[in-house]
Amino acid sequence: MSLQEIVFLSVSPAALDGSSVTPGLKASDMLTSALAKRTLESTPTRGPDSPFRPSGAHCKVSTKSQPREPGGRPEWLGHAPGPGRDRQHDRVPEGAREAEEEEEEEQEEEQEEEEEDEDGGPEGDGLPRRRGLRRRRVTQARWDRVRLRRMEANTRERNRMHGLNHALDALRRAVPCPSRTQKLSKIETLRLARNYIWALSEVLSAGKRPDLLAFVQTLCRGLSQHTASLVAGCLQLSARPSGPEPRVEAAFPGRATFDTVYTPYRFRHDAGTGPCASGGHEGGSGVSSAEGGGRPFPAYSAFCGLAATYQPFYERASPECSSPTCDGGALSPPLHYQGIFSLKHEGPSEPEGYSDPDGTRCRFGTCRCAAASGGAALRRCAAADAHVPYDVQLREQFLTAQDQLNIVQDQFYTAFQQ
DNA sequence: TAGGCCATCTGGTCCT
DNA sequence: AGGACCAGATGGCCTA
Repeated sequence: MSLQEIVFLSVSPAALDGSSVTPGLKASDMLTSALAKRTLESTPTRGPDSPFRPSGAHCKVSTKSQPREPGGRPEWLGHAPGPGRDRQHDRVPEGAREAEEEEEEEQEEEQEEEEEDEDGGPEGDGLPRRRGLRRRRVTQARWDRVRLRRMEANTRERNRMHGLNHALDALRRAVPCPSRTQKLSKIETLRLARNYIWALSEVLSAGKRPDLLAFVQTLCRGLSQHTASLVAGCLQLSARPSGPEPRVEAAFPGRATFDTVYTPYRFRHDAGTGPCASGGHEGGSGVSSAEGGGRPFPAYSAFCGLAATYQPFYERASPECSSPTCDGGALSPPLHYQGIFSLKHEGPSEPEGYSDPDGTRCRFGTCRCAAASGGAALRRCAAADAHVPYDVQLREQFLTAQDQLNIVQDQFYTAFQQ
């Protein structure tokens, strides 16, 4: 097929006026559909040479239910399409073509029925034709429609999965491990998100100052060792001295250790003004926030602000994430704080590209919670709406932060080595 | 090279 | 009837 034909088939009049263009349908999908219509009859529909197999690395042919003939049409679809059939009616309006196909199909069926009657049976073996349920002939037109529906369903399914993956990407950016170099797997993302919700909920419900080690441990419950190490690395705690994750100094060269722990991701948009922006870390604000990469981490920062006003806590049990009970959702984190706050995401359902009018990102409502709680630090948290970066505020609250960090790191080493 | 992860295809089921 | 959703199957890619 020439390029001109492809373009012609892709940009049909219906597509131009938008009447039959599926929102979100990529050009490649339209092209695939067009190719399907165009090549239904003259080429194999299965196997490695099939034009229905979309280009790319991930092209699979299922043999789940029915055995497939390599390079040919499946047996269950009936006889193979005849070669050389005129396909000019592809350009006929859809309704007219459908009617034409129906008529053609009926005629074919009638003809086949007559032939069978003359032969004495479908197989032409001279025996009387069987009564009762008779397998309906799969005609060319019907097979075409089946194929077309199948391809459309494939496209929808593909788009659906893409949407699911986009949502998962948004979730990845919301959890405290927004690494690009080592993307969390789907299952690990879900687990980490669950742990994260739990940990934040614990902070809010306990009303006490959280212990960073406990917080990280909660985050890492049920995660693979690799992911736990990654999370710890993102929080600037080296899970293992020999682990692959960069240590604090490597991740944020030149930045104070305390800052990197308590404010893992910058919460302002003055890209390039701080050491974080030049560190090459995924959390740096050198990347456009609208693009989604390099998101700051407001929830955690706000959590730190909230935490600063309270005493150590975490006597309560954390989710045993490795247990089926937890995986099954039997445990549920506390969702409300003083009847005001809910961890449920507020505002637009899709956090993608969302930002407050002043550009400050606040996706989880933690700021609102902080404002409602009345504490000084919480009010300062709410002051993020006034362009005050969290890390600047929080720094005042941890006078011996470096010492504390050293203790926490030691605890973390010990915990992971056990 | 085995195993994990992923994208895709596919048929079945349910819902509108 | 058609779309959404689901789960199984499959093969490619990547890493330990």
